[in-house]
Amino acid sequence: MQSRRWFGGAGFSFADDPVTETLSQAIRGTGEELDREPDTGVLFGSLRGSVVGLRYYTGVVNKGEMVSLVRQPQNPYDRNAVMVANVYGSQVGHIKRELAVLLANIMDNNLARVEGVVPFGVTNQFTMSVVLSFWGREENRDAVVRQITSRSFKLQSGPTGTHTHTHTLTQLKNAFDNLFENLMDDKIGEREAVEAVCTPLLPHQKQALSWMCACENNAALPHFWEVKGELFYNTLTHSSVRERPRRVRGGILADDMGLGKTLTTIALILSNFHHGKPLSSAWISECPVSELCLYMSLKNPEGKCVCSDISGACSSLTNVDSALSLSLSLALSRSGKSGDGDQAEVSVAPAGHSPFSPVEAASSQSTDDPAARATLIICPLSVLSNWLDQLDQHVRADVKLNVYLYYGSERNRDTHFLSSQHMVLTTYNVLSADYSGSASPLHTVRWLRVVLDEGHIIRNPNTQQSKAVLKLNTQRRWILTGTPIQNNLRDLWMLVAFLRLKPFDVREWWNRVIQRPVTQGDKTGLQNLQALVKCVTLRRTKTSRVCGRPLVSLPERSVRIEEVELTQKEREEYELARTEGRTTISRYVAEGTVLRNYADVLAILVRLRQFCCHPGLLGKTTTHTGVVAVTPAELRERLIMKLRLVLGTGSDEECAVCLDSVRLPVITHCAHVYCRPCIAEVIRSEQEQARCPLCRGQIKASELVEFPLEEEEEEESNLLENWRSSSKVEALMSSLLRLRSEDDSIRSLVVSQFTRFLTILEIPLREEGFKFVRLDGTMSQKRRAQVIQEFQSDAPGSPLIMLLSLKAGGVGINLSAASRVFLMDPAWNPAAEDQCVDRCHRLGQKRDVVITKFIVKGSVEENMVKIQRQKQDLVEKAFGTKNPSERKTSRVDEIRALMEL
DNA sequence: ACCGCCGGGTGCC
DNA sequence: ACCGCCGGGTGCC
Repeated sequence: MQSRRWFGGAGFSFADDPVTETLSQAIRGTGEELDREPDTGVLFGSLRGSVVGLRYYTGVVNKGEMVSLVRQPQNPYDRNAVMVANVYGSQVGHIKRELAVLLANIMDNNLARVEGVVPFGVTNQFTMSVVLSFWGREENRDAVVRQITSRSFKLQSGPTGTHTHTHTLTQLKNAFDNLFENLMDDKIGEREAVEAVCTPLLPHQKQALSWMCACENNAALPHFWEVKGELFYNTLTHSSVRERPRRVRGGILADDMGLGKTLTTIALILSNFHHGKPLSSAWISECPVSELCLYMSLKNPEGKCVCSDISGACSSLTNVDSALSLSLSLALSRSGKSGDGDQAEVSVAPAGHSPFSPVEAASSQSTDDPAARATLIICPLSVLSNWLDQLDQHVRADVKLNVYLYYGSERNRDTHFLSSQHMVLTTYNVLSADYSGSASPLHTVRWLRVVLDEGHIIRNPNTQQSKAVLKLNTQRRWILTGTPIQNNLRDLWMLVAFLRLKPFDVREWWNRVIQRPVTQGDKTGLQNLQALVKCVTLRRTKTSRVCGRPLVSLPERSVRIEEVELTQKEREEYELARTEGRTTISRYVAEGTVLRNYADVLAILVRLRQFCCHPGLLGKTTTHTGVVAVTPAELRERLIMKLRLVLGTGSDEECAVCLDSVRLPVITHCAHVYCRPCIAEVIRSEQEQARCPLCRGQIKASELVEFPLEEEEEEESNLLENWRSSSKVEALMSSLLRLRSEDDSIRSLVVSQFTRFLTILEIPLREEGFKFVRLDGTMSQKRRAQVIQEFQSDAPGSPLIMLLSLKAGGVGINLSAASRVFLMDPAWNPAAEDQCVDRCHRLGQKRDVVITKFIVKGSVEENMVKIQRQKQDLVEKAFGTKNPSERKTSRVDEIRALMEL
């Protein structure tokens, strides 16, 4: 599976290689000052200095130990003070005064990052040597050298570390791509779920459960640590600590979607439910089912529906059927009964299957708060209802489990109440909203376990969500993701930080020990990374095999491309637009301003792609592209209009700050689109100097232009009255009609990136009497759940067709009722297409899945496909190593290839 | 004796 | 610190 983020995976990435991530990232890559913590850079050289004040340090310093240098501008004795800290940040000593002046200067002016390695360890009680190396951007080299020599220090050139074998970029890329593959250790056993789980686990789920329990209870030393005498020694940083380093209690469950991560996690929570004690039969309540699970189960102690206002969960829960069968006492009470389980007998897990004893192992971790018992599940809103459904489905009806949905304005913020639950479910948004306020309840509770569902959501450490997640207080930590990060090493850090994989949860150690070595092709760096990932991750794909047998058997899936010929009239219109676009773009190419005018370029490309689908997609705003704007204000206005056009089609844009789909989009005066909260944060933190993350143009809060999300609608009648078909519409309709005549039980997904195209398609579908539903990004959570349920239902008269916008709803939606997929327009990002297809090609699919891609012959669509193919062959473009100017060139080349210039 | 020299006290920043 | 530095004690050899 791929997990890259694209600049509008639905439409606007010009690249499709694992290297150049997105257009926005590529452009961002040209201005490295954007990286607040640049993790790359060149080595300027190193010099020997001395560390004083060692007498105040009680620890040991080893030969070769890595230390970090911390500026202390507030130091009362010297405002230039530079502290030397060990791997955990504890003070080892200080840089001697004269040298500190120099370092302070370099560090405060951001001329270089300074790293320390202790060459001999401690030789006496008072001082020791340290080798300082200076890393930074090439253009700062002179300034750094000048600083150093002017203070009569001497910079030794060249790398100080030993040379290790380096990989070629291809080897590196392959190794990195495989980071998350084959992580299944055959040695892990199987573990049965406790009886409270009423769904029998599949073998691979039992393995996952066994592995997860082992991860939570294993008291062995974490990787890279060894016992050395009285101390614990880290083999990577060469540091020793007195206190036993704790193993991560948790990990990353990165199974492909559809393999049952939710079920396995539920089984984990119930099995090893508290303090190492599984949920036993004592937990199966004496309360009659009827008392537990009627409507009241949806209410909080004040008697209000806990999920009344927005929740998509509500749609499934307020449904009487599911409420009746819901066996969970959601937020029932805070009365003492809930404590019973603490005294419950250890039971259920069949002896012999599990290689460890949960109780003993867990209790050996002495610093845990024994009172912690609640598991906090954080997920995107779109899958909240899935958790509730799954609990409903998989937990035995007579088990009394306190599950609280922490969502909505009426949510109960009482921390004692929350702590007393068995499970609390919430969303990333609620978490970060709480976090930004004062005294966040979720951050006050001492959790037993925190589970991040769709954990790749927090791959960017700069977002509020990520910061909020890192601050949670919990003993055990899990990340569930079906799309582990593949292409960007930096994304991995966030996962490592959440898991508190010491010392890599601190950026500097991650950068020095893992990220920089790996990106520079260092073999040991890569080995270390592989080991690191391997010891915390379990990943199986749909094609994984256990003992030669497939994990799960899925029906076949085949793709066929159907070429569409334009009619004479369509061809003429298309060619006109194409010629116009070429003129404009070739001018930009000649001027070398393609990237500066990219809003314009995007608009031209999207227009051509719309022509390929249906002329009705173009909207009325588009007039001409050839006219040269006179004033800068006019130019800006025009660019803004174009972006409105682009966004208005329903295409998905990526915010360059959070790397997610834009929410609450705003447009800067330089015509770049961001989430309002994201860009507001940039402006707040950079104040007057705030610059556009994409083009480095000045930005001001007052100049942000709102983007109106919905405007159209009225024109559906307009479309109907002046109805005109298109070649692509006809191609689809004839396929659908043929299919219906052959087998009217087959259901289809009709997928487009352009929501308006979906609207257009409704007309002929209605005309031909097809029953269909529609799912797109503008729909409320509640409505989505309804639509999915309707489509999945096998009741007579349920819809045969679902109109689906490419990225609607994100991952995790189950559309297994469909076995045909029609991809109406090519996406820049094949991963987005794959994900879309995966919604029906998943567990539960009974038929072979046939995917049809419509491509207009002799059009930009063909070129898109061609470029994608070419890129897949260009393996040597390994991640992150390409320099920005090369990237820019290839980007421009792609645009030229698309326009045949 | 407004110096040099000796030796004890002292010590990160 | 088996140093350097400071400041008090001391004073031909």
